[in-house]
Order: sequence, then C-alpha cells, then structure tokens
Amino acid sequence: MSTRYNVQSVEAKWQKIWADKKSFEAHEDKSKKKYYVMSMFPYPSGRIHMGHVRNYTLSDVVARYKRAQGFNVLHPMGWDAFGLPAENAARERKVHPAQWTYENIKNMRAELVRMGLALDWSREFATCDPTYYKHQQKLFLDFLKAGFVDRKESWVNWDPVDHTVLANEQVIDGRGWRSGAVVEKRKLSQWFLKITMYADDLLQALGTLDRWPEKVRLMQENWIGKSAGARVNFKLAGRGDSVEVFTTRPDTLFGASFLALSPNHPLAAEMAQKDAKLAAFIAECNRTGTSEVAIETAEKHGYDTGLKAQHVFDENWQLPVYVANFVLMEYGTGAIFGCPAHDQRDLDFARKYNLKVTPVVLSPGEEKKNTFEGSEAYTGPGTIYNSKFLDGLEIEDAKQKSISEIEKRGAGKGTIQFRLRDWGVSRQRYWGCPIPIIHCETCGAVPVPEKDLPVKLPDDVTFDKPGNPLDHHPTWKNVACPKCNKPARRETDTCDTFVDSSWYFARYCSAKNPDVPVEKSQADYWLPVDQYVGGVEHAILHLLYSRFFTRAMKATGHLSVTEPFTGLFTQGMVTHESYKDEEGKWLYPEEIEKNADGSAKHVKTGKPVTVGRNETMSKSKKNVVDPGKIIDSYGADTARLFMMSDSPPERDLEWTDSGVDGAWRYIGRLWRLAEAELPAVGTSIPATLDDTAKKTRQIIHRTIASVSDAYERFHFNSAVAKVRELSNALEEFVGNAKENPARQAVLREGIETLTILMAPMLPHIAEEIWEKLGHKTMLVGTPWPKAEASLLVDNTVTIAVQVNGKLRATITLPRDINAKDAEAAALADAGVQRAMGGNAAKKVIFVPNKLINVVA
RNA sequence: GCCCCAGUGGUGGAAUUGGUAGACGCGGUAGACUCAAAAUCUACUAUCGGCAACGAUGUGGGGGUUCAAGUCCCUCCUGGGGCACCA
Repeated sequence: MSTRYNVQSVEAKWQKIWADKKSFEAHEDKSKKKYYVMSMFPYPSGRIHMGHVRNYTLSDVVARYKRAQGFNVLHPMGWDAFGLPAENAARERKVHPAQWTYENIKNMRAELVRMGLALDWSREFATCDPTYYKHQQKLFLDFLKAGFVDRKESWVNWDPVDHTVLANEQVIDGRGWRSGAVVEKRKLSQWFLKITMYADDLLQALGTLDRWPEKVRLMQENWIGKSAGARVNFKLAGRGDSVEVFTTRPDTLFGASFLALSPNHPLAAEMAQKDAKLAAFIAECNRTGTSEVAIETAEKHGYDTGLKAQHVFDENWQLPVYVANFVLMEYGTGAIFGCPAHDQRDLDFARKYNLKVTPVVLSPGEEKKNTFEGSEAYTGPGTIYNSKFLDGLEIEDAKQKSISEIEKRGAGKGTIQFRLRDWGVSRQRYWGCPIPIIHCETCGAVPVPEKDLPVKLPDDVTFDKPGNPLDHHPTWKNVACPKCNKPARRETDTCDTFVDSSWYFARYCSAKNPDVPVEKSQADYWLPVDQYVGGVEHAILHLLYSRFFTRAMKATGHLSVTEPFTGLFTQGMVTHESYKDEEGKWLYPEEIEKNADGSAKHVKTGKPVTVGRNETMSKSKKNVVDPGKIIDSYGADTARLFMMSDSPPERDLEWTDSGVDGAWRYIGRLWRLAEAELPAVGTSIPATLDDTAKKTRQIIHRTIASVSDAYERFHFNSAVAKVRELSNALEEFVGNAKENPARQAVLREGIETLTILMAPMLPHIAEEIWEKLGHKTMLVGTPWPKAEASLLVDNTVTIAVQVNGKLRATITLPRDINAKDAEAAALADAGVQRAMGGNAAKKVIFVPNKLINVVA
C-alpha cells in the first residue's frame, strides 16, 4: 500500500542522523585520496538568500559525489564575520557588533543545517573570533618580518561617508563600493601588503590554473596589467634635475611634443609653491578626483608650468612641461611624454593647447608628411619615419633600438610596468582585526610581541561619533612600548576584511588549533583546495589576494603550496521577475497573482501589475524569494533539485514557481517508483535475461556512465535530465516486471542505481528510499555504481542515411559493419532511392556506426 | 574606447572530436480517473503545407570552408560582463 512521503519529518530525521553519526567530519587519512571542496563563506547578514542556496548546493553536490567516488572529502563552512554592517547595526540599533554578528550566525547556521548540507561543522569558525584573528595577527607579524608589509605615506582613496580609506579595488567608477560616495584623495600613513612583489608570478601562474574559468584568468591578467616599456629621464632646461617618464612607446619619442606631470607629482608641488594659479589648479584636480573627471566629461585639462625639458635624443629640442589632470601619480612615474600623433588622449590634449603634432609611424600605403591632420590618432602598425636613426624600422624593432639608445646615453632603461598596486589594508574601523603594532615616539612602529597576541578588540565601545571607535576609546590605545617601555600608542586601524578571507581556506585544515595559524602536516594533506565554488564578483579582489597570501604564507613557512585553489567554479546569479503596481512601487511576489494570459494583478486590490524583466534578486526591487519559506513548504530536496535543474550552473538561474512545482512533482514520482514490488536486497541478476530486461539494464548502465560524466563536468542540469530519463524508463518497466522475478531483479538494480545517482542532489529522499528498499547501511558511504562496459555497446547500431547532406532514412545495422555492406543497405532503402531520384551515387561518405552520406 | 562571453521551439535549456538539431523540464492541447475538483496517469506538442505517407523551412542577419556546420572562418546586429585618462 502506498505511503505518503512526509518531507518535513524525513528531512529532519536524516539531518539528525548525519549529525549524530558525524557523517561528514573529515580526518586526515594518507591511505585515501583527499578532495577539498569549498564554497565561499558567507557574511552573516542574518538570513540566507537564494544565492547562498545555489552556491552551497553546488559545492554539496560535488562533495557528496566525490565522497561516493571514494575520496576523503573535506567540505567546511565558516563565517566572514567582520565588516561594516555590524557597526552600522550598532549605530542604528544600539546593539553591540559582536552580539549582532553571533546572533546572525546562529540563525544562518540553522538555515544551512535545514538545507541538508554535507558539511564538517566541527571545523566551523568566525573570522571575528579572537581564536581566528589571533593567528591573522601572527601572520601579519611574520609578513612584516619577511618584508611583505610596508608602512608608507601615500595618496589614498578616502570615503567621506564611511570615514575610511578604500583600496583601489574598492573604488568603482570613482565612488566607494559600499557607500557610493564620491571618493576623495588624501595623503595618509597606511599599512600595505606588498602584493606587487609577486606581480609577475601571479600573472605567470595563471597559466597553470587550467581548472579556472578562462574569464576569471583574463580578468586577473588585465588587473595585473603588465606592460613593457622604458623609463626615460628628460633634463630640465636651466635646472640640474630631470623628470622621469614611463612609456610603452619609446619608438615614438621623435613625435614628442610635451611632457605632462600628475597634479600630485613632487615637481608639480614644488612649482605650485611659487605659482598660486598652479596651486589652485592642483587643488581643483584633487577635489574632483581623477576618475570622477573621466566619467563626467573626459575633458583634458592642463597647466603650463613654464618649465622646458630637453628631448632625450636632442638637447637643443625643448618640450613644454604641463601639469595635467589625466596623469596618475600611482602609475609609472607620475609623468608622461605626449606623442599626439599616435595616442588619442595626447592628441586631444595637443589640439586643445595648440601643440605641435608630428607623425612618426607610417601606416602601410600612406604618404609621408610632416604634420598630422585630423582628430584621430593613428595607433596601428607601420614603419617609423621623421625619426632620424629609427627611420625605416618596424615598431617593435624601433622600440628595441630606442631603448638601447636611451640606455647608451644613460638617460633611462627598458622596464616592465605593472598596473597592480600594493594592497592598502588599514581601515579606520572598529569591527575588524586589530593591526598588532604599537607606535612609540622613540622606537617607531613596534610589532606587538607574539606572547601578547591576540590584540583583542575592547568590548566597551561607543558608536555615537563618526569615525573609528577605537580612536575614541579612552584607554585601549594607551600602552607601554614593548621595546623601551615608555608610554606609547596602539595602532587603532584594523585590517581590511579581505585579509580575513585571504587565508580562511588554510585555517579550515587546523580550525581548532590554538597555537598556530595552520598545522603544516594538516595543510599539506588537504591543500590546495580542489574545487572552490562562488560568485564571479570575487574574480579579482578575493581570489587575487588569496593567491598572494598563499605565496606569502609559503615564504614564511606556514604552507607548502603556491596556489590555493586548483579548481574554481563561478556560479551564476539567481534572478526573478520584478513587479510594480500602478504607482510604480515595487511589489513582493506573494503580493501579486498571475492571470491566465501571463499578465498580473494585485492579490488584495485586484489592480493591474506590471511584470518586469528578470533581474538579480534584491531587497530594493522586492523580487526576492525566501529560502526558508520554500524549505518549509517543499523541503530542502525540492529547492536543491530546482537549483540543479534546467539552467547550467555558470549561467543565471530564473526562479519560477512552476519550476519548483516540477521539482516537487519529481520527488513524488521517485517515491512512488520506490514502492514497486521488489525482490530482497542483494538478489543477483539472473545470467540470462529476456530482451526487455536486457534493454532496461543497458539504459541503467548507460545512465551511470552519462550521469557520472555530467557530474564530472559540472553539467548538473544534464545530469538531472539523464536521471529523469532513467526514471521514465523505469516507470514504464514497473508494469512489465510484474510477477517476473528476473525482471524484478533488474528493476531493483535500476531503482537502487537511480537512488544513488540522484543522492548528491536529493540526499534526504535518497536516504529514505535506500532504507525503504531494505538496506541496513546508510546511503552516505555507499560507493558510486560502475557502468558495466559490456552493456554500454549494442550489437546493432542505428545509422543515419543522408542524401546530399539531408537526412532521408535511419537504418539499423550490425555494429562495426564495413563500408561496403552499409552502403548497400543504405542504397536499398526506399526513402533513399526516392530522394536520389534515379541518379547514381557519385560518392559515398561512411562514418562507422554513425552515418552514411550519399552524394548523388 | 578596449577586452571577453552569449544569441537554438511558446519557455528554461540539450547536443565529447563538424556527423540523426530540439534530450529533459516548464507551459499548452486532448483524453482517462472523479458527482466535481485537486493530485495522478496516457497521447500529442519547432514552423509551414498535407487526411496521411511525406515534403519544405529551421540554431540572431549576411557571406564562406566542407560530402556534411548550432559547432570552423569572415562580417554585421543584439544582449550581458569586465576594464577604463594605466602613458
């Protein structure tokens, strides 16, 4: 008699059993091959959202699949728990950031447990816990000792709303990534991690990351931004000093018509002391910020300093020296030479200030000339002219020749320039990892002695003033200098939260070790992470910082690996339709009701609702679906299956109610299928089978092969489709198997196989069915089935017959039939003959076991 | 502006190396069961023509390579993403 599948009790039952039996706790075991799979850990905002559900389902499917394959799997979870929202909550709701954070963690952990994830919770940690950041402080000190840390005065991006410094990576279109405020330039003393030491290595090693998306590697490559060129000194007329510029086009030096300095260049500052107008110009540039200008106007502004520079190849040739708003102090030397004929930006500038424009690259087929016409710079290939000793050379040769000439004159050298800059990690924030430094007037910046770690955040802080609460704290920052014991001051800046996430994957290996950040033997067993799963929004920042950290931790003896993640998968986002009422206000999905024609109306008022396009779920657009509610009514398996069906994981996934219904219906079908009458566990398949049973076994084993392949290649939507095909076949077979013991043995094989193949996606119902089928051991731990090779091939094959490339018939022939016999069979087919219209075959192409194409 | 990716039925999507386009799901239509509904089950469902057999068309547009193109090449269009005074 059929029983109803009770989702809620079944899911809770297995979640408890997995927890009680510690089914997913990982232990080092050198006799087994390890597999480390990890999702990007969440920020504890309070609730999980559909993006989390998709992310963790993906890594969970991989974890469960690899476990069944016999790997020793580590699949951990933790909390990226420092950050601004906790402080904002403190300001708004008068709740301490720690309390807010830990409560959120508690709630979110419960939600994750309800998803049925195969996680090793024994390794859980939060980055805001002193037991975690203690080790981060130790790493900081080790890095300092090893020369990976720098303190320098530098121009920083200042967020005037959040009152903090932002890394370049956190400035988007000239605005703070979090506040959206226009970023200002300020000069401050900051701690930097010297990621540029590894610029070239980080770039080169991208080539070894063959299981990373091409897109992410490309983005990192562009971000590191390697360019070859030269640094060239231009002597200043009437002065003893010179200006150094960086160029990638030393071949066009004879086309130079001006030099331009960044507004923040020391020489510009020097000139401004005697020139009030220049000082005003520089102030204007700093106020608007260089990137802001780019977005608003792209207008080039310059100020002629009156200085003249001698051309590096001709001391009688003088070039005007400008200060220009488009020159960045942070890149190269903060000064450029302008060659307007072959650089668009220089051309715009030259036209505006009526400077000379001399062409020096002759495009193929073009006439030589002395002045450059038009407003479009030529940047294509060609030969150099108007350039004395470079005349007649191709661009690349001219670059080499020019560089060697510059070096010969002692005026500069060939060099490699990176776009990547050092990582400023100082943040004027409370809720972050304290930087373990003490500032002493006599001894300078002194590292906190290791025995004094962790430098703990004080609990008694107030958030009633803007800026950094640590700075406002009455006593915390006052300490004795560890070297000279005189009164000194603690560093009140905390670490950028990207530091916390740059090594957490390593900490999971020794999550509870109180003494060291990572125990090397454990890290050596687990690392690198075999499969990392997360959003593409971290393609640059987090993933590049982690790659740097791994290198720095290797250099300081903490790790043996160079790359943290050998496999990376970036999943798409979860989207949903958005809805607006007549007044243009956003509505939640549950506030609307669909009409038969696809239009929508308001549930309560009945007024028409505009259905908007699919967009990423966001609170502001109200197009969010709460995972908790879905799990309440349909269960975790349904949510998980829906996440894996239909859309390939790297693409955006549209959340639809009908899709959820489809997943829910499938769970019901699986359950009903498992109620078929079956022989006892372990009943062997008879040696001889009738054709129907044989055919079913072929389908079973072909599905094993194709589903395994789909899992391996992250084609989870295809895996679902193939499993459903097997379900369809088995449902039909149930009727045929009645009162036939041989067929029932095959049916049992089919249903058991189906259960195992589906288990990574539907772990709860799979366990329940497994038990219902009579097994005394759990499905977790049951090995993945192996496809029997003999069942994968057939004695006969269906061959497509084309005439002139068009399909005209399919014929069934013995496997591995030779070309001659196949051709004869094809030509004998009535449809083929009709299509040939009485013409003789001119040519026949034969693809064994697949296709015959007759050219008539 | 530069770089990258994608475009397949009403719809989400499938299709190792060029070799039977549209698997699987959603939706739809008809039917069974039912007093009725829900649930479930069965059949059909790319488009056009045809009672049918079958034929023609068809993977964003145009062109090319090939016996054969969703897949390779050129070009254009559309959508998405990344970078952006980087010298």
